[in-house]
Amino acid sequence: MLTDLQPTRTPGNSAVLRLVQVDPAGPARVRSPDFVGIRASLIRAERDVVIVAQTDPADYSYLIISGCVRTVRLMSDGRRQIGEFLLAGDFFGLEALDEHTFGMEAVTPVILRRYLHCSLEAYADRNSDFARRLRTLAAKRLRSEQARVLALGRMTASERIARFLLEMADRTGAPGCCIELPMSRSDVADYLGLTTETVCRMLTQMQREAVITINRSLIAIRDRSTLAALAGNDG
Amino acid sequence: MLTDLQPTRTPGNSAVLRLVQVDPAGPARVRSPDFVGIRASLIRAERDVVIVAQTDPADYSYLIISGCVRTVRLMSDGRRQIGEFLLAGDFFGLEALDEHTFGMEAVTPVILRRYLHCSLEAYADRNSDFARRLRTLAAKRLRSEQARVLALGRMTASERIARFLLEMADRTGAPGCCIELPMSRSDVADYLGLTTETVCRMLTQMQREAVITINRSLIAIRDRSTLAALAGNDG
DNA sequence: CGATCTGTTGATGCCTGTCAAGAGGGGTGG
DNA sequence: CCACCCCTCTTGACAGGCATCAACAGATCG
Repeated sequence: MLTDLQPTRTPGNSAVLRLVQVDPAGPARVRSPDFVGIRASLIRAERDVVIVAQTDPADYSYLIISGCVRTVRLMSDGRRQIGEFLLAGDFFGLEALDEHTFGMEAVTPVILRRYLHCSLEAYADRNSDFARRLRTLAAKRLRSEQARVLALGRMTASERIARFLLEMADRTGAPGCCIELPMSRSDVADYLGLTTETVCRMLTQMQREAVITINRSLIAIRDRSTLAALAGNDG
Repeated sequence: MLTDLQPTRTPGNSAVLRLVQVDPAGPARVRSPDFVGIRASLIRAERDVVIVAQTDPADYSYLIISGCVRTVRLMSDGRRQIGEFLLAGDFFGLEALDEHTFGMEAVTPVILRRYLHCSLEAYADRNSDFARRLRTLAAKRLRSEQARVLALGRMTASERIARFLLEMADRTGAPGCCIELPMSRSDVADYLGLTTETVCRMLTQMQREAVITINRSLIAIRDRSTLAALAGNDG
């Protein structure tokens, strides 16, 4: 079954979108080439679509095929924290026990592969290599979460921004040190525990100091060593 | 082999302590009753002893038998972030790939069991139930790290303190809502991304408002519902 | 009983949030 | 094709929460 998620704007200026299943009698399930032997559904979602709601039961895990996804936690008074940005090849759902604690939303149009949780578990039971891969994956996620705890707990705004730029440059592997940020400034802010305004200010300050060049969502790193120094090179 | 870690104060007022292996020809290895079939060494450490340094190779994982342990990340300029407080029954080392990113220090005198990493892996390969337990453990850790990212990124000082008190009350399972905090105020501060002074101020403020009663390391929760309200009950 | 360390409280300042307004781009409809 | 609208981004003024600096109290220990 191919599930196609369409944005459905709710009344008012709220950006909340709902899932819409399309083509319920569509093409048959595809085999995943990545997690061999595990059945998966292919899912497509437009920009800003909620793919997993914050308190959905955690029946599925997701592998991002293309595009960018954010994991989101919303507090009752509107404060928002973005857990991570997922790019092609990234995986979401390891932390799931009975239900998710973070939702998942499309930052750009995305294609992802959805795995039934229990089938991953069952496959890991039979295949210890795969089980090891899952453990390695979990270890990496834990380390990156720990790095974020350090950043959010003890780093200044400019340090967080610098680290974020270096992280994105590294992950997108862009040539010529030119990063295309798929997410908005407010996404970046909610990822780094800052406000949109502070993100803007730090970016323009770095531009004034000739460390980067900004052109809307395009950011060119002009002085990588200074940027690394700003990031504090403390892991 | 029983390894006994003794504090060894370095010159100056630095609190850095080094491991000292004692009794190298001590009693033979003991069998762990918790992780059946896996060999483990028993380790004892006094207060403030560094059990694992920040960049140690990650050959071992640890199970806390008794006492309290903190995981620590130190930046080059002295800023410190505590990753977590581990109590009896807690486990450390899942996030280890090649080397640790956080060190581990004794908050109180502790006894812990040390497992060779590769023997855990090998056991998980043979025993899928154990592999599942490891995955569940990793999932729980990931969720708690995510909760901390939310707290450090988007919560106020009083919210963090309130959450911390509730967390500790829950984990120590103390009767009568009286918590004995094993760690110092500055440990709490470095755990919550605050300063010692702010932790004190928030605690005394809660005492003025009759939410808690403070007596050095003893804290009694007098009004749990107000405390929960302060914590914002947003997961 | 002094030394030392942790905890507490006060005064002050700064970083970042809040509020506000304008700039710029892209889409849409006439 | 262009005017208009809407949304994101940016910049400025100001305020507030928490950090910093400083001093003192209380506990612990030799």
